[in-house]
Amino acid sequence: MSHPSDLKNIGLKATLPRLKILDLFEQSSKRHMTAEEVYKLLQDDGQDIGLATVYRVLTQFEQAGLLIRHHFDSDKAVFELNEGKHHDHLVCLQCGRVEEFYDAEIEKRQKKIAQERGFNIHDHSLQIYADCVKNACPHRPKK
Amino acid sequence: MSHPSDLKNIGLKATLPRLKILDLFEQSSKRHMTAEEVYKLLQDDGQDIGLATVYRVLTQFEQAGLLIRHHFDSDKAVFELNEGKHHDHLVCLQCGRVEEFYDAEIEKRQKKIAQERGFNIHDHSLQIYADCVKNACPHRPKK
DNA sequence: AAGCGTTATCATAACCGTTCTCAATTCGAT
DNA sequence: ATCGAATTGAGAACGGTTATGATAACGCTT
Repeated sequence: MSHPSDLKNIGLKATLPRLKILDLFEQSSKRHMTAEEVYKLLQDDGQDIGLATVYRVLTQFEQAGLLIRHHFDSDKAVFELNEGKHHDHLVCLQCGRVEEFYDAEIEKRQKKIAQERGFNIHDHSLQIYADCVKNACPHRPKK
Repeated sequence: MSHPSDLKNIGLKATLPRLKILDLFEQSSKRHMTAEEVYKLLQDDGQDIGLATVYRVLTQFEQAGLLIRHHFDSDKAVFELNEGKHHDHLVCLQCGRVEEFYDAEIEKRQKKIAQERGFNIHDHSLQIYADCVKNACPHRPKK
């Protein structure tokens, strides 16, 4: 259960909706969630929290650095808990499952590329889109 | 000037809107354009082509492999001519300028990562977001 | 614990990029 | 030139997200 001070520390009042949403990210088996999914999960849990509030809180958490917003391939944003360890994503095109990876060499070369061209790198976004054929992809071709 | 056969070869009738749009990508100094930008440029050129048509044609061209659609950071899609050479993008956060790059090592490591995890790689999307401080960025801090 | 200014919430309307609809037009094989 | 099929254009519809405005909760200060 997340603690009110988690929110106060980042300058947000510890309200029920915010605590519930933070909880959700800390407890849920789903690491990457859309606003809609968060909203539905809260409803299933009996929490009467409006969709607008979900969006607002997700944005606040993003600004506070608690969450990271990704776009992947679809038009919906997905959010994940920011645990401070940067990583990129491998997204299954069949089932939408997301695996995280980190490759120091790729990171290094990105820095080098930006530097060589006189760019001041802020950030990057790397997704690999693939089929998780050897894994437990529920949409794997049935043979 | 693009030739009607360019379109017929990919199974599309050689209509005026399609020819004009293809032209635009082949002639314009801007390599990456949103649907809106394409629409405006056509208007400036006196072409009375509806926004819906622009969207439709861009999608058709994408499906035919003539154009590539990117999403970068904003919510608007941008299109560029597909010249067959895969590359990734370096996007200036200040002025929106886009530079292209290709790094064989990065490509190689992505393949390796997907393979190691039993994924069948289809595709990837890599953008570096940065400020083009040393270049001619019109939004560069004024000192 | 009461009062009060601030901040958060809810429901709903607005927004914006994109896609759909459908009557009117254009294309191109005959 | 003709005719059927494909395409177009204007505007409505759509879907995710954000803004609005009225109400409620918070947390000081007394």
